[in-house]
Amino acid sequence: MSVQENLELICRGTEEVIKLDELKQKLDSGKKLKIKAGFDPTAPDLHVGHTVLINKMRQFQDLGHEVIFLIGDFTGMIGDPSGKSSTRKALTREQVLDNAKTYQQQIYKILDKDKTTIAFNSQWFNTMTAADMIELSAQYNVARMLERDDFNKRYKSGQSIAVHEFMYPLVQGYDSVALKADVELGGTDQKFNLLVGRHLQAQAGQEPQVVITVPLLEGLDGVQKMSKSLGNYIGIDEKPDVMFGKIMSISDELMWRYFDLLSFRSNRDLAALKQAVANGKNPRDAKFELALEIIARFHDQQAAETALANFKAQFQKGAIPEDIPVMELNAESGEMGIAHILKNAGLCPSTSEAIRMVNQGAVKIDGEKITDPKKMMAAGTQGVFQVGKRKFADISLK
RNA sequence: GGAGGGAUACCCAAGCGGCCAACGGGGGCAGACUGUAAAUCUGCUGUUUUUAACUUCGGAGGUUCGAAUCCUCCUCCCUCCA
Repeated sequence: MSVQENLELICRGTEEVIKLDELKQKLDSGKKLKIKAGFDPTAPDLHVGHTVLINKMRQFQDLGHEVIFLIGDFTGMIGDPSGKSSTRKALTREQVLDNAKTYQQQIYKILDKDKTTIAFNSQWFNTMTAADMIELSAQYNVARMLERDDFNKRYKSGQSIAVHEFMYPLVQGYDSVALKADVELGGTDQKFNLLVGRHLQAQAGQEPQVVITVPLLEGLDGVQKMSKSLGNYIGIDEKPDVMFGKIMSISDELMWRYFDLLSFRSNRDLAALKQAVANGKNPRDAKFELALEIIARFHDQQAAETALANFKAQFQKGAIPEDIPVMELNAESGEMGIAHILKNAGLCPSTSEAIRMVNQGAVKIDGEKITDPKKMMAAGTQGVFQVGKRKFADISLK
């Protein structure tokens, strides 16, 4: 690949590159670059939205550069000001190491272990004296600190800003000095901090790092950012079949976004795929390809193929999935109403809801639609109960 | 400190003594159509022992045969004056 192609790949899906010229120069130089990205030492529970950044790191790796996975164990003690309720509990050394281990398990599904350096910023901060710290804080001034968006808002509206919050960008920025980073990657919310890194490096006589920010990935709804609490996420530990279903449920528009940010396919490849769809290829099949790639990454190729086969069997032929919960319910009076069965099996949150589902024709037993919400099932009955398209349970009444 | 306005189900928002489990919109769920896409159409969207009952309209009391609706006190939010 030419430098130009490398550049286009790196820029794909990014929010901002500061500055593009510098990045080009660095790539041109042929030098092995140090790519830095910092992570909180809090317990990682990653979803694919988080992997956008890690994917970017991987792309650099593929181009032969050194990737530094920096765990902010020291920074974690300060607490990022972006969180409004800034009470973040201090982590013990053990917790940090534990979390670091979990991180590694997860990121090596994407990153090449041999080309990844793990670093902790306590390494250089623990040995810093108070005098060193004060000297560091002399490298920046309050006026510029107040340019940071959230500081600015809080300052103007008279909300409190604790002095130590000013230290966060400085500490993070100093990491770049300590590492002599050539490039730092981060989310858009990190832009200010990343820029402080540039400033501190320049002060230290280093060539300032290139700052690349990546956007927050939209969740399955295509509108709000992906997050566990909104329930619109794809967790990287989820089962292949679940992942497959979730990916298939996204809109076509969002699919291209996901391709840009989650796929390692080349720009040329993606352009060709887009062209094919424009020429009549079923977008569903393009989505299959996306799902296969993502699942293969977090599980393996075999699992991805199986998930595809299962998906086809279940949704295109209406088969019952294999991996469904099996349970026994106790019918004390010798029989149980359908609504209670559904509720007790956890297929519906309440009996009222279960009745509604039956009335709406959403309930099937062994593929047979149930229409009577008062239907009684005798003890000894066994069958696969289904609510809607995706909730199944194999239930036997005792 | 003074004067007003507000708090209604996941969110927005009607209702201002009985016809209110509470209009409408959003969201969500289900059905139809599809490609588990979008768009569209339809239905549902408090709970339960479901032709009925029970709990819900910021909180606590009160008036009334009957209150989300009226009265009293309390909490929180907003606007204006000082």
